Amino acid sequence: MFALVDCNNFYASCERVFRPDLNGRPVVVLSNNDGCVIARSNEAKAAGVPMGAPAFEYEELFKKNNVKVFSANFALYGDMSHRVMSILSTFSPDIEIYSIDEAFLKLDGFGHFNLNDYAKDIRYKVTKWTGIPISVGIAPTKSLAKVANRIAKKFPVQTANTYIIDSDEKRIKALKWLSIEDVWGIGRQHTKRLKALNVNTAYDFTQMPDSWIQKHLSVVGLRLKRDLLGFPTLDFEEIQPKKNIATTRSFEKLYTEYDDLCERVSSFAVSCAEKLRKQQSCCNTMMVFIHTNGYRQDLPQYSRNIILKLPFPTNSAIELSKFAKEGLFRIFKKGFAYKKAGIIVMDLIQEKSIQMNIFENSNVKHIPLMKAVDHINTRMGQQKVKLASQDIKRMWKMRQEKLSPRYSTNINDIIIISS
DNA sequence: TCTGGGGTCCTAGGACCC
DNA sequence: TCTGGGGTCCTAGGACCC
Repeated sequence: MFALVDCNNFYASCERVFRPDLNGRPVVVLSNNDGCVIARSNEAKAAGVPMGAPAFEYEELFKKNNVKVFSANFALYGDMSHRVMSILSTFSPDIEIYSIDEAFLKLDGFGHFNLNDYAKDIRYKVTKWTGIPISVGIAPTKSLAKVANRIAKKFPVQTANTYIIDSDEKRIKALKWLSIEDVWGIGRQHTKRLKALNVNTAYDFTQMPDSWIQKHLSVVGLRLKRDLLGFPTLDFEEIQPKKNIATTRSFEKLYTEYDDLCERVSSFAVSCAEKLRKQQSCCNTMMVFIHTNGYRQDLPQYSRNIILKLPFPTNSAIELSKFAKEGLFRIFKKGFAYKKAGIIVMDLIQEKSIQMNIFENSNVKHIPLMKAVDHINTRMGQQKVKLASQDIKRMWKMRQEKLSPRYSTNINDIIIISS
C-alpha cells in the first residue's frame, strides 16, 4: 500500500501557524512581486478567489470578505516543509518527497498494522508538532492514493482527513465519484478530448480501450489506467539530481537599459551556479531569455531566447555569468521595455564525471574559490559575496508589501510570547 | 501601475549511419 | 510501372505536475 500525505492549503497554513488569530478567516498568499494568488485557505476559496487570480483585480473582493493577504515567504514555507517531511520519514523507511507539500510513503510489510489508525496517527503527530493540517490517503497504487487523499480532503467531517481504499468496491465507488479533470495526470487538453467522448469520471476512463488511450494519451495514459485499476504501475521514485535548473524573474518595473538587464541576468546565472554546485552538477548548455510585458498591448513586443553550447562543463559563477552576459548581448534589442528575463542551465552532468577537453577547460582555480564563496554565503547570509557584474548596490526591490516574518529561520523574527 | 516560478516525460520527424 | 531495410541521435512541440 501507498500513503499520500498532502498538506492542506500549505502556504496559507504556514502563515496561520504563527497567526492563530487567522483561523477561520480567509487567507491568501501571493506570488513574487505580489502578482497573483498562489495559495488560498478554504474560506478564501469559498469567498470566490480563484487560483492564479491577479491581486490587483481582486482588491475589492479581498476587502469585502476581510481576506488576509500575504506576500510569498518561501524561507518560511521551505523550513516548514522540511519539518513536516522529517516527521513523515519516521513513519516509513521509504518516502518519496513529491513536492514542497506532498509525500508518498510506501507501506510494504505493514500488513498487521491497522492502517486506519496509522493514518490518523500520522495526521495527529504532524499537526501537533508543526501546526500544519494534513490529509492522508492510502491505497494499493500511487494514483489511487491520490484519489483517497482527495476524498479525505473533500470530506473532513466524515473522514477526519484520512481515507483508505482497500477493497474493489471502495475503489470503484471512489473512481465513479471523481471527475475526469481531477484525475492525477489528466490536464486541460486531455479533459476536453475525453469529455467529448462522454468520459466524465475516473471510472469511465478506466473503461476506455487501451488502443484509444495509447493513441491519444501515449503510454503515460496507459500506465495511469492500469494504476487506477489497482495494478501498481507508477513507480516510487528515488531522489535524483535535476536535469534542468532555472532562475527566472518578472521585474517589479520595466527595464529599457542593457546595463540594468545585464546586472539582473548576471545574478540569475550566479544563482543557477549555486544550485548546480548544491547538487554537484555542471552544465554544458545555457539558455538566456528576455521578453517584454505581454499584457501591455500599448507597447511594442519583443521576446527572444538564445541557447549557448558551452565550450566546457562548468558550475563556476564567474564563468556562467560571463556566458550569460554574452548571450544577453546577442539577443538584447534597444527600444523595448523588458519585463522578464531568465537563465536555464541544461545538459547537466555530475561534477565527478567530467571529461577533460584538449583545448579549453573550466578554470580549476574556481573550484576552491566557489567553495569558499558558498561557505561564506552559508554562514553570513546569502549574497554576502557577489561578482562585480551583479547588482552590487541592488537598486531594485521586489514588491513584497505583506511579507510575514521569517519566524522559524531568522533569530530576530522568533515570536515573542508575553508573560 | 499591477498578471509567478519552477520542473518532468513522451512522441514524431528529420538527419544521419551501414 | 517498378526504387531496401535496418538502425541511432537529436530537436521541437505538446502534454502534464506542484
